[in-house]
Amino acid sequence: MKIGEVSEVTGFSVQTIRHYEKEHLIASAERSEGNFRLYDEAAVEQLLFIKQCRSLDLSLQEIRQLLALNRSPGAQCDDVNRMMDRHIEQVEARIQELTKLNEQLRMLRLSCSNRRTVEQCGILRNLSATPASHS
Amino acid sequence: MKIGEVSEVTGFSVQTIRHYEKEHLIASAERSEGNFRLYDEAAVEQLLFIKQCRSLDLSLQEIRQLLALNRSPGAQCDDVNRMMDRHIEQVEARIQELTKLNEQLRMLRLSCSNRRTVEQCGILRNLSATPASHS
DNA sequence: ATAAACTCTATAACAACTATAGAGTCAATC
DNA sequence: GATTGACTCTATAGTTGTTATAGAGTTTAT
Repeated sequence: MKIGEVSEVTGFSVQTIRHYEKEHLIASAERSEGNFRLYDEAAVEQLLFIKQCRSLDLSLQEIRQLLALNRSPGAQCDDVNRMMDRHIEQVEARIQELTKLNEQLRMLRLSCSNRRTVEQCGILRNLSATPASHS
Repeated sequence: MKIGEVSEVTGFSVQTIRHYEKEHLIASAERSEGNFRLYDEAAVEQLLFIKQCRSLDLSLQEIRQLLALNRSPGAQCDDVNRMMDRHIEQVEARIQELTKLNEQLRMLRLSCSNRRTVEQCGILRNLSATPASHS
């Protein structure tokens, strides 16, 4: 299988697959006589694994760790669990942040209706106001 | 005021302030004899405005637009409102995404407890399984 | 023989910073 | 007057995960 076919099967772009090779997320592919990369089923499997992880927003670094663990099947999987827990924490923290942000944005948005001039724009006026100090 | 003082007052790092100058979010600062940047109150105000915007996750590009609008006080502020609406939409879409992600992560996390070997790890096994096709 | 479609490498761009190196400036102390 | 320390300057590279580009080579079909 050449890289274009692998791209179609996995949904990764051709450049992304080459990028993953450079970043050692997948092994360097064998080459054809004309120096084209050649892939087998195992490589495709690994890319699909990576695809799954990326869809969960795991970083390439985290995926590298998972792949390494996957290669040492006797190891305890506490490490996997710790990583997942940390990742879940991060996602939840980000949701909290964005939820708070959303409230502020909606509040700010209420302070202006259309057909006003910028001079009277509540949004801009609020953004210019010095925020309450947190000391 | 030299850049270090402005950094303390605004909470931006020194490099970030210089970065904003290069990106034309603030005007090029006057220089002292020894070529140090010198800032006045107006510059600090503008940086605080930018700080407010950044705390709302507005992009530098969006902030540039707001600053431009702020400079033409006679203009209608429909543009400001449109931008805010679009931004709010984006934030809400991201919250939705992350919420869905969080459910999936928690589900996955349940599939493994500690003290198993990686071979039996439910997380890794689930990640390796071919996902249901969406065709 | 040639064209179309593919692949190769290397490099730059994106966003919004952060970090580093190497040099210059300024104020205070010995 | 020389030196020290704290500050500042510019220019450049690194971060993350791609995407885009240029210029060249390969393969397949006509």
